[in-house]
Amino acid sequence: MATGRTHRPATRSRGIPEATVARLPLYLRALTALSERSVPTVSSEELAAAAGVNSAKLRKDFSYLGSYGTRGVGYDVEYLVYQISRELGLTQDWPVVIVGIGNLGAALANYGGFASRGFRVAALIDADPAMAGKPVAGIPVQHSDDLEKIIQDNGVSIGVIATPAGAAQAVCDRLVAAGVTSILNFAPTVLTVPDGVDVRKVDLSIELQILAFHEQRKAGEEAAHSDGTGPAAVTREESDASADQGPDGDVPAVMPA
Amino acid sequence: MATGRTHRPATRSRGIPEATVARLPLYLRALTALSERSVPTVSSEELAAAAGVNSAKLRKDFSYLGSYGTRGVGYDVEYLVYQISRELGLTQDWPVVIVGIGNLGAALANYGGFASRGFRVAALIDADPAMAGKPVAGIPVQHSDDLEKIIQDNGVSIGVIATPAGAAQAVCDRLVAAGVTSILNFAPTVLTVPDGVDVRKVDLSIELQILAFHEQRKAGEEAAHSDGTGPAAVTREESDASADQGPDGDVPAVMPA
DNA sequence: CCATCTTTGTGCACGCGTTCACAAAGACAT
DNA sequence: ATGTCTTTGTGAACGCGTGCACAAAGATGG
Repeated sequence: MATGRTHRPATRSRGIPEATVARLPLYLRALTALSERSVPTVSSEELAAAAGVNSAKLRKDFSYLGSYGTRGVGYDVEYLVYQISRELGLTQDWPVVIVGIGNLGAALANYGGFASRGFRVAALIDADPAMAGKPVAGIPVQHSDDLEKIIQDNGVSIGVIATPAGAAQAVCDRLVAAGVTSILNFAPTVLTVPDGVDVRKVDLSIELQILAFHEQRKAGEEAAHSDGTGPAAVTREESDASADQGPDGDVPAVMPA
Repeated sequence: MATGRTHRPATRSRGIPEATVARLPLYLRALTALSERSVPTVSSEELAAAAGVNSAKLRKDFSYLGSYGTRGVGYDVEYLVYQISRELGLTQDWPVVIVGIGNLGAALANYGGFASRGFRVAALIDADPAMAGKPVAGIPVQHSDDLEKIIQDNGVSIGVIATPAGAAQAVCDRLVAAGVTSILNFAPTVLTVPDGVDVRKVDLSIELQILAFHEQRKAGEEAAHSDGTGPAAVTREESDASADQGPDGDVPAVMPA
């Protein structure tokens, strides 16, 4: 998973465990697919398979929301879609601003999955004056000088940061000061925020490194009981591994340099 | 966190807990920054603050790697950078292919943070014949017909999927059959893979939904002991929340529709 | 060489998350 | 109405992850 929550000591918000909340969107997606195929009901076993989780876990997750199933039958798909949507707050309209309209910011702005989930791109903001007014995904980019006004005028409470790492904390501070209380951070930096503000981060670089770890382990085990030539084992010189790597990416894990 | 591992029942690979592995890249980033500032040593307290974690947790994490610190002094920055890099397998060269060169795929291809971590974009692959030969980030896009040959010729073991959801499983199957054993999935689908293959997923839509949940909770609590007007509480009609949402995004959470 | 001070490395306890296994609940047939 | 069969909802056990608190280790100064 390319995510990792920052802060928040796993507070059980209103009785629903954090781990369960993180899986609800997964269930919702599977249920939406079933709904489109006009499937009326689904068992915990089937739905769990579709979502890629253990069926007991799924049942326990749902039990935190209430008793929405029928024993001997399963769950009503439409009803469950509604209940989960409501629980996640997707029956509300959530205006979102994206700050930093580089390659990634543009990709995010173009994402069509926002609207269908109650998320609406209220504004695109960039620090580059040359970008101002230029439409991206049909929305004109606004200059960051107007950040506070944009947040307040649109009642934005969720901000997406897709700026270079160097600018992220400053942008974050301004977003928070202007009233944003939830932040999705794509910049490769640890953001510091006051209590009451949620930060989630997405970092491709970290995900790849985790994969590399397991990949190395697999190659090592394989080499242990066969020959030693790994798949692409062009081992780099080991003694200067730390010396030759450039500055830590100053841009989000997904932006061009 | 925009990430979530799929599969893998938290196997303690070679004694290093999964949770620790997930934090190593974080430490590495903080250490690299210190290294650039020519800081020779750092205490667990300082480094923990920079990485945004508890210092006891950091020390315990490092203890799984070995005793690399000096009591009364701290950790040697350069040495630790090297040890973590080696542990994560970043002293190797990891050729990576990106499949699906849409808006997101292009953003990934342009990401400069690859090379500095031992990752090298070996090829860009897309199913659209019109894309073939067109250079993206200086690398010519190749047609997916040649996928297997590209994987094998380059000894690729890590694949990135940035295709629409509908194509993801098929692409995944072909990647795995061709020898890929680690996959980073940006498509909003649950991928099924054989044992021995690692999948990590990045899903913006899920991250936003998790933020929305907490945001709603915060607004609710606030309303409970003040007035009822939330920040942007334009509540949508509740009865048809499930009916009016379009088909589940058939494209990665970050691609244009 | 000894005392003091700093910082690591870790034993221990606690809590969350996962999974098993089963009793309770309801559908359905007769 | 009664019995059977399916599937939910959950009690309980277990294991992992976290954080406290402290002993061990080493640096530093006299």
